[in-house]
Formats: sequence, structure tokens, C-alpha cells
Amino acid sequence: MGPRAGDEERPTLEDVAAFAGVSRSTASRALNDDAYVSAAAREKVQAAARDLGYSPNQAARSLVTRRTGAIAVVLSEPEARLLDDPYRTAVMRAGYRELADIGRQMVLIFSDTREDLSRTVRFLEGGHVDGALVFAPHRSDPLPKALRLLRIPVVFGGQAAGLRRGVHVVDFDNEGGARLAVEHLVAAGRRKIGTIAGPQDQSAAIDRLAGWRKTLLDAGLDPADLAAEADFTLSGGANAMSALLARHADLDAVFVASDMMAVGALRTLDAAGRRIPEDIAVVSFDDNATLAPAMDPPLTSVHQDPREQVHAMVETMLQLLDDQGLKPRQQVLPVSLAIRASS
Amino acid sequence: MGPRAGDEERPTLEDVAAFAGVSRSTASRALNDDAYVSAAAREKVQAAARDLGYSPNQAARSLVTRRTGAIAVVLSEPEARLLDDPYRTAVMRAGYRELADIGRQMVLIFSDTREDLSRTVRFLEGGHVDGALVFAPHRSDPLPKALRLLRIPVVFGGQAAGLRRGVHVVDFDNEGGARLAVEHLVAAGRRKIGTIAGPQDQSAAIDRLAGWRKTLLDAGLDPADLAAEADFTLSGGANAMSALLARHADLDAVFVASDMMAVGALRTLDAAGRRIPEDIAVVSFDDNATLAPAMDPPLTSVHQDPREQVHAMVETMLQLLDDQGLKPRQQVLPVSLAIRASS
DNA sequence: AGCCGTTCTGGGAGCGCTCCCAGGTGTCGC
DNA sequence: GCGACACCTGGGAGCGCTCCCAGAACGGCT
Repeated sequence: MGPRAGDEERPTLEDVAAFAGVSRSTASRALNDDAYVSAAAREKVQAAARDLGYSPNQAARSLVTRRTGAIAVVLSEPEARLLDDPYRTAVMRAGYRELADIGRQMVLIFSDTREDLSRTVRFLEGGHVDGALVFAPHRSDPLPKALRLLRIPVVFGGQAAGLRRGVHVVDFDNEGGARLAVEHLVAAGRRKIGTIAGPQDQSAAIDRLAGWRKTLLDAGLDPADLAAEADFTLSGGANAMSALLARHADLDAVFVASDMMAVGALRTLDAAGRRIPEDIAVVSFDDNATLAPAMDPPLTSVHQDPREQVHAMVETMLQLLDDQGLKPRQQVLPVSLAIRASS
Repeated sequence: MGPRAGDEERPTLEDVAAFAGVSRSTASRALNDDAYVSAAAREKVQAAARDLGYSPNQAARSLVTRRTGAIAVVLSEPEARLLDDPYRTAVMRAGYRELADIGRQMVLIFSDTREDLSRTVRFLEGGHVDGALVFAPHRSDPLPKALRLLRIPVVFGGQAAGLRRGVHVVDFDNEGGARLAVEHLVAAGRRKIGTIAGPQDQSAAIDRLAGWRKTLLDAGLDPADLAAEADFTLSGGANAMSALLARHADLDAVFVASDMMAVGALRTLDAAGRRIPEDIAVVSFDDNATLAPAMDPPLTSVHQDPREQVHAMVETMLQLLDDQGLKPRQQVLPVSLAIRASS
């Protein structure tokens, strides 16, 4: 069914070689700028490639090199939560950029249903990609275990469910970040410091809650009954804030485990007539660039940079790619506190 | 560098065949469930594949079939706007789902800088994917023109810059949607109806503005000076709303060209002490599931479903994939009005 | 001259798969 | 009984590339 014939035929390396008057081998060397090609030959080949509109057939290439040049970024999220999770969006973009910078293609994979699991494994298994960067924050997620059998290198972003040892992980210092936040509040003289924690099936949320609790205890303050759990969403944060206020009208600070929940908390506090930070100080976590500074008042937030995390993951991946035997490594990235008007 | 030997060797089809005691051809037929394979052979082969942990080498397969099973989704956005554009996020997800449902893999491509352009073209050219779904809303975007030379089928989501004819497009009825919104406001007795338009380098934004203007004229109302342009962001919407209010204190309705901008407008109106919808009615565009109904008050919004758009695009792509000669087709999807408390 | 090393070139093999074709086996109808 | 026509199988070819190896060309040495 080719109405316009001719353009269907993609030129092959052989065609380019013939056009340039050299052999296929020489053409290959010239295009992959190998050593041992004369300047004249190289130029003739490159001109031929340009004239013919040649682009190498990746399938043929990776059949012999056993490399695809593509890296998967797997986002495993049980809900359709990705839609409004700014952290995930930032991860996607960072993944794309970091991989593009080293000439690799990102293949994005969402894996959120049970069928997705087997499809994901099959895809990663199928030699479409050289390696996988995996974000699977939920403890109960079966994906990380399923990936153990994979023949391609895997690097996790954040703790992997049930696999603390034997895998490569790049995580943020969630507990340390929470500690920074709470110490900051304590230093400002706050004494009744609540928290809105994330869902306790996620390591990051667990660690942030633990950091809050330990820091309070270290400061001689009592954390009892001062924690409310939510689901990292705006409305979840708003509801949790209501619950906390109802239990403790004298709350003078709150550490919220994500920016998104903090936006919700702010809304509740506003409706309740509390002034921030005069009546109650708010510190959140993520320091999302489009969220934290844009609030009213701007949020003090624990700063973590997804780009930095992805960068470290890519670095590890590259090492893994030329040395499968690399010892599993758990990297913990430091976080800092971005202080703004909300505290 | 193989500390653990043995598992490095991926089994090939030949291995599976030998293990099952049949020929490579029969094994291939059994796994691709072709006709003309005996039930006995099929079962033996499938068992062998399972036992050996076989998964086909995609490179080899696509070298001969000239199909990769992957479709690119290209998002061309000059700014790092994707971070907070809910429509784009919805498109990504919809793309993944729709393609997964037909057994295709999505390869996501962000293309927002000048280097990205040539890299994107090179990638699409390289035979990594069978086709591309392209979202390039900006009129000045050079990408659509660059893609004309491509040897793979391309379907655009929304109008493609400067290429109204000769390409496959699936768009929403932006002008019709604006008309619905404004007619609704007119019917409710509003007489001073402003608009916050999107950036006028995007077809969607232009069409929505045109729809607003024409409907006002049809109703015998004067649109002069009642439009403010913003950039589809929250803060842009807030500022544009301030500007409109300053110019026309007696505004009794506003049509906002996106949910995100409407959120900003709501904030401004709230700060200005206007009651919604009593003092001023608000109707927006997009009807984003996590945004429009969650506002205070919930937003009346022109409903468009990215999933539906992507579905139509995928459908066209599939037809294109087995008939390159398909006549270029401009599809316009209908939109409806979701009426809520803001109007 | 003769020899060595370096630089460059071309052809052959083969990556793992699908497709085509030749052939083998069984079943039915006359 | 034998052709006709299903059904099923195995081997060969070839997709377009990279890599290996043999060898040519071209110096600069002894």
C-alpha cells in the first residue's frame, strides 16, 4: 500500500558505504568514530550518510552490541496518585534530563495494577532496556521482590519494599530532615508540636514520623497523641489538620510530612482563624519549587532535590552497566531546611 | 566480570526448542501462537520456555518484523511547565494506559530545548518506535514541521503548528466549548462577562478566546476590553483577574480558559471580597478531575477528557500502522459543560 | 633492500529471531 | 486404491549491524 514509493526503503549501512565508495566496515567505523579511519574516508562516509538521510537501525545494532541505550524509569503507585503528586512529576522530568544528558533514552513505565506487574517484569526482561530506575515507595508493593530475578541492573529511588540489603538504593535522609524541622521549631520556642504524617506503609513517611518523635523526646517534649496520619494529598492534609486542632486547641506548631498536605493544613488553619506563624508555626517536607514558596505565607520546608537523587541513581546505574559485580550500596542524600515565613 | 556465571547466558529460542525437543521454527510458532502447531508441541514449548526463564530478544525480533511494539508520546513544551500542568500529566497517564491496553509500550519524550529537537527527531528516526503521538501546542514550535520528513506515522494531539492540512490531528472543540460556557452565563442573566484567556501562541487558547468573543457578539454584548491574557498558570490567572477587576468593577461573570488559572482567579476574587457566584460567576475550561470539583466553590467547567483524546489518537495510529496511505484526518472531539456551584 | 610496526581497509561470521518453502504425515472422497 | 487437501514440521535464508581477522599500504628503521 505504498502510494509514494521509494521513500519506504530506508538506506542501510551498506547503501551508505556503496555511495561513499568504501566498504561496510569502514562506513561503520567512520560513523561510530572508531580509531583507524582515514580523514578522507570519514568525510566521504559522513557526507553520504547526510545525503541519503541515513540513520542506523537500532534493532540491528543492539542485537549485536547487546545494548539498547535505553533506561527504564519505573513508577509504582497503587493509586492514580501520580496525577497530582508533584514529587513524581519532578522525578519524571529529572529522569528524562539526566538520561538525555548521557545520551540515553528514558522509557517511562507506570506500574500500578496487578496486571501491570507481570507486564512490567516481562518488558524489563525482554531486553528493551539496559537497566531500570525504580520508585516503589509502598512497603507492600510486590514489584521490588519480583525484580530480584531480573538480569538487568536495578537502582531504587527510596527504600525498596522488604529489601534493605542486596540492592542499590538512593534515598533521602527522611529522619534527619524531620529532625531538622522539629529542632527548628523547638529552637523558636514552640512547645506543643504536632505532626501530620504520611501513610505508614511508606518508608519515607515512617522515617519522617520517627524523626519527629525522637526529636521531641530528645527535647524533653511529649509526642503522645500529637500525630495524625494522612495520605500525602491536599484534602488528606486538611482533614488531618482539623483532627489535630480538635484534639489540641493549644497546638503551637505542626510538622507536615509533605508540601501538598501542608497546603491542605494551611487551608484548615485559615478557616479556623489561626494566624501563621504567630498562632501556629508550620514546617513541611519536600520544598517543592512550585508549591512551598508560592503559599501564603511561604512555607518553611525540608529541602530535597529529586534531580539530585536521580542524578545519583544514574551514576550508580552507569557503574553497574560496566561492572555487574558492583557491591550493593545504600546511598543517603542529605537534606536541608529552607526557612520561610510560615515558621 | 561475571562472579556468578551461568545466569548471564540468556536462553535463546534455539535453547527452548532443543529443550522441548522440537525445531526452532516450531518453537517460534508455538510462542507466537501461530496456526498449525500441534497442541502437544505447543505445550512442550511453553513449558520449556517457562522452565528456562525464556523471554524473546526484542532486538532480533524487530530486526526482522520491522516493528518495535513501542509508540512514542512526545510532549513539546518550551518551559518546564509540565511540572504543574495537570492536563499534560493526564495525557501521560492516558497514553500509558491506552497503549498498554493494546500491548504497546509507551516511550515518553520531553522536547523543550533546541538540542532536544534534533535529538527527538534522531530518536524517532532511529527505529526505536513504530509511531509517535505528538503534543506540540505552541504555534512557533519548530517540531511539527521537522516531523514531516519522518518515515513513521505521526498523530497530533491538538493543532500542530502551521500544519493544518496533511497531518492527522485529534483536537477538542475549543471554540464550541467556550461558546457553551458563555451561553450558559448569558442564560443565567449575566451581562458583563469577562475572560481570562490563555497564551495567544497556542491554538487552543486562541480558539477559546474566539468562542467567547463570538458568543458575546451573538448575544448582543460588547466584548471590548473585557479580555485579559495569562499563561495558563495559577499565578497568571490571579494577576489577570486583578487586572480585569481593576478595569471593570462591575464584572458579573468571567470565563477562564483553564482550571489552573481559575484557581488563581478564585483566590483573587476571594481576597477582593467578591462572593461566587452571587457577585461574580466563574466558568473554566478543562474540568480536571482533581481540580475543578475540589475548589471552593466547585467550578463549573467545560469538560474535556484527555483519555478520550488519546484513545482516538491511538485508534488513528493503529490504522496508520497497517495502512500508511490513510487520508489525513482532522478529528474534533465534542466537549460538554459540567455545571457546579461557581456559576 | 629488507624488515618491522603502524595505520587503514574489506570480507566473513554471527547476533536471535521470523518467514518462506519443501516435505512429511494423516484424513477424506471417489 | 490413489490423488487432493488439510495439518504439522524442520531447515535455510536473511534482517542490518558490529566485531574479528587477514592483509594492504606506507612509512622509518637497520
